[in-house]
Amino acid sequence: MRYSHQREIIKKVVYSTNSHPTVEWIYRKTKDVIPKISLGTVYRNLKYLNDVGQINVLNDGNIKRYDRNTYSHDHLKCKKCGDLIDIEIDNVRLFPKIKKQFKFDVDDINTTVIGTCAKHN
Amino acid sequence: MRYSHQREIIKKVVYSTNSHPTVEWIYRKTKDVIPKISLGTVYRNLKYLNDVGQINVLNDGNIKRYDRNTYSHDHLKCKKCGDLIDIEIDNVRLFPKIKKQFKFDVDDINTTVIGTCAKHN
DNA sequence: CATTATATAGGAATTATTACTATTTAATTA
DNA sequence: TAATTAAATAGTAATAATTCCTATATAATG
Repeated sequence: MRYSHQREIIKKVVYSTNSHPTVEWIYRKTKDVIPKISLGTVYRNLKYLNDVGQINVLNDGNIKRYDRNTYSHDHLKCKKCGDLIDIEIDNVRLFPKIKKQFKFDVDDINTTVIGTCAKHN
Repeated sequence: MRYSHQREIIKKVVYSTNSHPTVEWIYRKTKDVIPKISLGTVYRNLKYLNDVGQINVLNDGNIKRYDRNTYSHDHLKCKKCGDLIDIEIDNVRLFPKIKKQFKFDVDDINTTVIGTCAKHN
């Protein structure tokens, strides 16, 4: 993959937050640095960065969010404000159980906890 | 809510499978019974049936899937064939931990296990 | 510096979903 | 049972998120 200034900036933008930004947010922030950047470029590079494991994609309802945290982790999802908060649940002990019970080769386990965050209860 | 023939059939179609059908699939199956049904009617009724707790919606990537299983449960997602298989993981013991550690009021915990199903390994 | 191959900008196309509106139909009443 | 009314439907238009397309620009190479 050839170097591109656009990709560098997009990556920096994603790495600048842990708030699981949407494409729209990343696009706007990147535009501050490269006003002529196009949305397609943002999508293409986010896809690439995910493919090579430099960022993570997650589906929040029907939209994609991007995450600098590529380490397997879990989320608290607040139904009041929509915030997505990173947590880590030790799921590894489930791997052999699932393998045995369902003959299912486990790569990863992702858990989302739905509820109300500290700010809204 | 007033009775509607369309809604009855849509509900039956969802209840006829445990394969987590998409709107497209439900639409086609319902069309076999009511050829003139419109896609909007399918969406509207699926939304209603979910609101009153008769079915469940889940987001699989960027598309919605519907599920007759309204009891809180978890899934195995096969990356080879895309199949979504129902399982139950006892998550309840995590509720108090999460409440205490993050001051987060837990409603529900959903886990998706990514890997390869028995048919494809 | 010239060549080449790849990435970009900008816009069109696609996909999933929601919104709108005239018509139809279930429920209620006379 | 027929008339009335309010809500649901069919069909279509609109929207939102994402992907695709292509002429132009740019990074890499010799």
